[in-house]
Amino acid sequence: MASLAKELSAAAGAAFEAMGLEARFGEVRRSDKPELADFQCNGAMAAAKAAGRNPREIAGEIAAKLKAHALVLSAEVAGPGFINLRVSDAALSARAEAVRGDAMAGGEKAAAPERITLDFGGPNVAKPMHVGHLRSAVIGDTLQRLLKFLGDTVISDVHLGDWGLQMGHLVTELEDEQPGLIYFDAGYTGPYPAQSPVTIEDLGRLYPQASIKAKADEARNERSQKAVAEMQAGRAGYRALLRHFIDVSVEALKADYGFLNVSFDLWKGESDVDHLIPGLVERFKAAGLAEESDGAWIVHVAKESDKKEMPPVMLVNSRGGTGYHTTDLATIEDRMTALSPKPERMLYVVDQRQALHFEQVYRAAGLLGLIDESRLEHIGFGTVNGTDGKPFKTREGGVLRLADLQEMAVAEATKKIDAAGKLPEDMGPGERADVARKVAVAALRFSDLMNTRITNYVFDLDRFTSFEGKTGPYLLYAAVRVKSVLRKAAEAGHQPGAVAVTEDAERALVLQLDGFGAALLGAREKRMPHILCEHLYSLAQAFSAFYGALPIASEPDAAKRASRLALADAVRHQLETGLDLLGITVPERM
RNA sequence: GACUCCGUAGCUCAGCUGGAUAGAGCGCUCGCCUUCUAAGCGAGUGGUCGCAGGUUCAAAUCCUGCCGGGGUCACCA
Repeated sequence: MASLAKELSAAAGAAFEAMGLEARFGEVRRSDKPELADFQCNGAMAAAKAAGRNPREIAGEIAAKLKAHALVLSAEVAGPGFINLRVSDAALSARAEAVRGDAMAGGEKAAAPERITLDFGGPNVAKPMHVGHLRSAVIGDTLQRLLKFLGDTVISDVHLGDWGLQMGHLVTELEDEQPGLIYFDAGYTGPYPAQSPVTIEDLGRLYPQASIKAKADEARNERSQKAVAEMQAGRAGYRALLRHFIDVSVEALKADYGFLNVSFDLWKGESDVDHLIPGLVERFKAAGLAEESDGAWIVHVAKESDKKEMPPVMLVNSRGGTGYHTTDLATIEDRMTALSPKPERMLYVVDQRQALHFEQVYRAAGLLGLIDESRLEHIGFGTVNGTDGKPFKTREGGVLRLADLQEMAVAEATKKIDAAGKLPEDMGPGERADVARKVAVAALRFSDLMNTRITNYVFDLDRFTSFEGKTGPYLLYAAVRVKSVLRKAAEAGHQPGAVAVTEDAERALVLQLDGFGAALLGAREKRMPHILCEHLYSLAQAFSAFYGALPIASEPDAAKRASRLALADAVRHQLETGLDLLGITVPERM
């Protein structure tokens, strides 16, 4: 059974078509005047304009046809041509049961699913993740879950930053510390030890050390550049070290991502496509797309229609090296040739500040025919700011590490849980710690996701971890309370049964449940998770109102009790399904 | 300078493919636990939708200009 809104839209659309008007005018949505209607259709006014007719007249004819529909209780014309619809209690009851029994909790698959690669994360090897990586991780992972849920075939890739000057810095700095390592013997041909010569702590120390030296000393910087060139040329010892650096880093990265419930299908990096670069460059040259300029090879990607300046793609720099334009292009080629099934769309969840970079890369990819330019999408997002409106910094002015942020969030959640003192007495320390962790993750993920992706937001841990207001913890509380009611009822031998909606609070709750599918599809279409967040928050609110207004498990009438338990179970199902898409897990008790 | 994003309640933000008295959370003021988790619910308070024009029966929403803020603009990714 499709959503009520969809059924009504189809009916209204058919009515418009029968009048020789476009079906799209029949779009029916939740009424923004609950005291007047359950649903509304505004299409008559737009249709009247297009057809040169009287809007109220058209609305009247549509309303008359809709009155005959099985779901419809009443259809009235109001104002200049609004059609206000009420649906029957029976229709709402059936809808609630359908949601409860539906594997997608009332959602529906996308009409045209696609094969998509999702590029997000983008952490650098050897550099600890910081607060700036939070958004890409959380937004990317949520899109991954959402798209898969809606039927798309998604392959996610963390796209490690594991190629470039930083690797040169690491190699040379390590050589200075431990010159005797076998990796630095150019004459040695292997095999190399399986055990890494460095730990993640070593990497975290070596990189900044080298970076500082290189900035002050040009010769030191040159050494790193040279090491990179040799690595790119295939020097075995350096490649073996690179492998160790990546493996050691990935282990640490997985811990950070794991805390946030973020996962990837692929852990590939820039270094994995290095071998494709020479051929790619040659093809650009052969196609006449690349030209030499100031000793570099560039690709012009400007179009006549451009209103802005469009700098060229830097294919090969004047020192003969390649940068991230080229590795990104090589990555596109790799995905188009190595992945099965072959992707038909590629999404990049990366900071909005990279918008120009991606536009350049997409154009170049289109020019060479790697993939149609329109199939490449940059999903940009704003920065995480401090209360001063500037990118978030620690009190000391440094960049906040993601691991520290997580620790802070857990500490804050623990503090609030302890202060409230609401956890069950019999809950042991292990379960308490688990609850605190889930609250912290819910707080971090929800507060990030509920903001419109594109804008910056102010990071306020105290607010995010609050159980009051539009927060992750509030949603967890609501979900846990539903579960608690259902569990208690089951213990008393009361089971959910047939739904028979009668009360206003019940009607409002089912109408909210009905909007899940539209919220999911809207979030997918716009790549905007906050649309789903809004829906789930409203659902939690509607349930809380329902819970406050009517007895559920404690309702004495058996039929009403069974009906309300079924409603509660439908809410639990949709809430848990939706929160799971946000990467938020609900504890059994809290 | 060009391009781009943003400017909505005291604060943090939704709404923006035009539609009814502009919504939410926080804050503040009231009220509600001898029935299911009050980490909750209900009621109230609070807005010249940056400014000025334009299009339209209808503009927070579309167009133009201006003001204010963030961001980006070829060899670091």
